[in-house]
Amino acid sequence: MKKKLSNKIPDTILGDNSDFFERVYKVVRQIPFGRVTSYGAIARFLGTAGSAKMVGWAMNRTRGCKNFVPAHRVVNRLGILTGKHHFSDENKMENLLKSEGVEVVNDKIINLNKYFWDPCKELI
DNA sequence: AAGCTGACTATGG
DNA sequence: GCCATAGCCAGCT
Repeated sequence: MKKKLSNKIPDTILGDNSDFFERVYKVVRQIPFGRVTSYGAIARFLGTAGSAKMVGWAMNRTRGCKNFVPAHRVVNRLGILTGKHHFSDENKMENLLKSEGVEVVNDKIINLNKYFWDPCKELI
C-alpha cells in the first residue's frame, strides 16, 4: 500500500469521503477545459468563504493522488499563478494553461474575466 | 490540546 | 498600485 499523504485522507479520498477537501476536489474537477477559477470562488461555493487558503492547501494534497484534479486551473483572484511553485516543475502550471488556450504572461492570466469560471454561477 | 500555518481576500494608508 | 494588516478556517505539529 502506498504511503498516504496524510493520516486522515485515505487513497479513496475523492470517492466516499465527505471531507472539506473532497468537496473542493469535486468542484475543481468540474472546471471546464480552458477555464479557470479562484480559490475564493471555490470556497464561497462551498459555503466557507473564509477558507480560501484551505482550498489551496487541498490542492497541495492532490499531488500524488491517483484522481486527476486540474489544480492548474485554480489561481488567485487576480489570475496570478501563485501555486506554480507547488507543481513538479515551476513552469508546468503555466504550460498546462497555455496548452488549454489560456493567455499567461509573467505568471498572470491575461483577460482573466474571459476565462473565469464561477462555480456559483455556472455550477447550478 | 493549543498554537502555527497557509497555492487567500479585503481593506486601508 | 504597492505594502502592511487583519480575518478567515481547517489541517497539521
